[in-house]
Amino acid sequence: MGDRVGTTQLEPVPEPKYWHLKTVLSEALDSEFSVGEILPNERDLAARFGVARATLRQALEQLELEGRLQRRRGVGTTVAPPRVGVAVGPARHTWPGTAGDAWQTEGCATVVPPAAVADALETGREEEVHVVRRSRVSRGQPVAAELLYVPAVSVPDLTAIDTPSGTARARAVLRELQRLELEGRDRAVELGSARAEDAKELDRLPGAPVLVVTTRFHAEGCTAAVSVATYRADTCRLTFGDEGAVEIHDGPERRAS
Amino acid sequence: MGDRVGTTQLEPVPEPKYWHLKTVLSEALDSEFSVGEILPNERDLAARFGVARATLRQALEQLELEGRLQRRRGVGTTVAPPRVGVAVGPARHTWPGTAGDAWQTEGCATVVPPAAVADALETGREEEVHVVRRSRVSRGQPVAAELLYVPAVSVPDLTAIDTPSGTARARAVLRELQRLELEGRDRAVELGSARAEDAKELDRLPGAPVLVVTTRFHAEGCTAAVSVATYRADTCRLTFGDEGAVEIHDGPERRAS
DNA sequence: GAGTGGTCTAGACCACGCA
DNA sequence: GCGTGGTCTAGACCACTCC
Repeated sequence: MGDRVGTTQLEPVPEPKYWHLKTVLSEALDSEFSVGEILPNERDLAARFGVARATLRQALEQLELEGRLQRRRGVGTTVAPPRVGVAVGPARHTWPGTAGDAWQTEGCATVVPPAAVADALETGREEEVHVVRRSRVSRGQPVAAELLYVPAVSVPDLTAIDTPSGTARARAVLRELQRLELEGRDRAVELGSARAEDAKELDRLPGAPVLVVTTRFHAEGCTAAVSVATYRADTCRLTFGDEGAVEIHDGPERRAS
Repeated sequence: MGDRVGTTQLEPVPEPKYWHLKTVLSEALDSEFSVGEILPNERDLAARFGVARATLRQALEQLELEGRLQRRRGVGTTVAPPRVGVAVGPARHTWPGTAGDAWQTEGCATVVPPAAVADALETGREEEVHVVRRSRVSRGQPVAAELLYVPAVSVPDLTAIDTPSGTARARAVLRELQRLELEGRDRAVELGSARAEDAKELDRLPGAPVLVVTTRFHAEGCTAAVSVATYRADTCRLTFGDEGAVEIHDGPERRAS
């Protein structure tokens, strides 16, 4: 206990030290550690491998990116559980907020959306739209934060009168949206880094790697709403089911004792 | 020209320097630079902002991760074009290698797959399977590398006799696979880092961030094949179309002059 | 207050692309 | 051979968590 990573002197190889280090650590994690265990601190680990702390950190960063480790300031570095499978695919042809989807409604505001969103919505770049904030929790951990942009024309019956801000208004927007007939949907997934806000909600530092899922909802021949959902890239595996397929919500593989 | 990023002294803020730096650079990229332009080198930039080179690099790394910059050793740092939209979604119910899909077949070998793949295929952990290598190019750039694992039971008529290795054999495997009736498919997307091999094919350094798309193909009641496709995360946006949706293969937004 | 990870510095040398 | 980004070092201090 505590010496299982050894004091391996890295032999001089042409391969970068941090890369070799990552491989060595990765194998040690597979064979010698179990989920949740805490590793020795960075200064000790660096000393054991005879490298500078910055070099060790480069290796740890990669392992964290791959979802193998979890680091928390003031606490330490622990072995991460396998990534959580998060279903984003199936539930074809339903609006957000439909009964029993995985999201929790948090609030609503009125903002001028980012240019990219405004273009997708075909609203003017200065035009304000409703934005519903929602969050998604899995295994007790927050895994995603969503901003759902809904232009006023998509929810015509939602008058300014007595729509209190906050979750009540958010629910009103979702309810009105669901009255439209959903004609189609398309999605894109890309890598991003967490904005300060999202980072806070996801319990990560700003700039943490995230998977950004952008969904456009089509109704009445145009884009009725756009959702931008930000998933923690370190802990999530996004799953897209298909009819006839057996959904796997969890990673059964990996990790010996 | 050459001085557009200014010599802005960063005022002392509680926010990390590299974060502020990233914001400043990001805005400069939006307003002052155009795609393909090369930035001043790292030593100069660091000096202008009055920070250490390592700090500047932290900001550049983030911007590269977000697909805003492209850096190449021995060459320099250039402004990246908007991410390429790569369709991975639609084409429902077709096997890989079907006429006119986006992939180019490169070769075939016989290997013991990684444990995770073996589990998905329900083959033994030591059992060898066919693996077809394919690559995908978009706008003249390699964007993805794929390994398609096919157990022998899925291609029973492919006898060992006269199956030359290389692309001929790869095509034979794909052809045999297409004779099965495809019952379903499911996908998962997660963040990974490029293995040395993939990195080479994608023209990146090992460890570069990639989006890993794992697809399981179901036929005859079991998993007939598993594809592991590795997309460059910096340059790609994965698109998942839906019937009734207008596919967008390219990012029309962003970037002024 | 002790211990952790996060930020930052000011250097050095290496690997690569190109002229 | 020169200029680029990539790796690495040995320090320092800060922000946070927990006792």
